[in-house]
Amino acid sequence: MIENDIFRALADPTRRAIFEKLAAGGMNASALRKGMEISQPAMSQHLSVLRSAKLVREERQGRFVNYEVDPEGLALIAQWLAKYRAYWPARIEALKVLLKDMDQ
Amino acid sequence: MIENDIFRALADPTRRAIFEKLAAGGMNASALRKGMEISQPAMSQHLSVLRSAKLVREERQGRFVNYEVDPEGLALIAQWLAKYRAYWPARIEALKVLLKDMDQ
DNA sequence: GAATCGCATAAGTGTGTGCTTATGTGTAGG
DNA sequence: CCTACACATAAGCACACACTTATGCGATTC
Repeated sequence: MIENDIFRALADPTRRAIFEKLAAGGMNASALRKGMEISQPAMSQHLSVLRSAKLVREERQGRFVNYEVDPEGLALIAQWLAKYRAYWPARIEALKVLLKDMDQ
Repeated sequence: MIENDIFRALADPTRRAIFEKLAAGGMNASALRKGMEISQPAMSQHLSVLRSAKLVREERQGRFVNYEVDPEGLALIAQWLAKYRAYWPARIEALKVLLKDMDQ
């Protein structure tokens, strides 16, 4: 179940940090490691987990592999979240900002 | 960090099932167990995790404890998701539905 | 007030997870 | 070619996690 992969992938703070970094712009695995105190195999493993969760996708470029955010994973989270919209009115004020951002 | 608690809480399929059940209407821990093949301590532990993630809140009623969805956790997920809205246009069609639901 | 009920907590156990070191695979360059 | 490079994979290990059984605790009921 992909839903499980997504939440499990995001459960790790290091992986969320990697994802956040990629959200600022695609880059390869080595560039991702800079300023992150993480070994090369660990980064590779994290990227593998993010990839199978559809949160990230790869694009081979010579001997580099460029990674970027995959919108599919984000959309799946949004869908999951939408199931519970019945409880959002209680927080509707805080979400008005989000609504406007999304509507642009 | 609460963000970590939330994603870690949702990483477990049993906990997501409990949350989904509560989303259909608040109930106590015993009622939640029905049709779920889960021991009483396990349920109690899962509810404890969901509680500290602000996904669920409790309300004592005599010797029962009524649980219900806490909108705060959902709102925090929405906020996290909003950070990556830049990648949503690629999936905007699928999200139009969500937008309309939220706008009601 | 003793027994029962609803739930929480403690302690122990098997499995999963994230890391490490070591090695493999494919590409680029001299 | 042969070396260096970017990355993936394998194997092993320490720790976290979800479960179990046992017990505690407050509220109800008789």
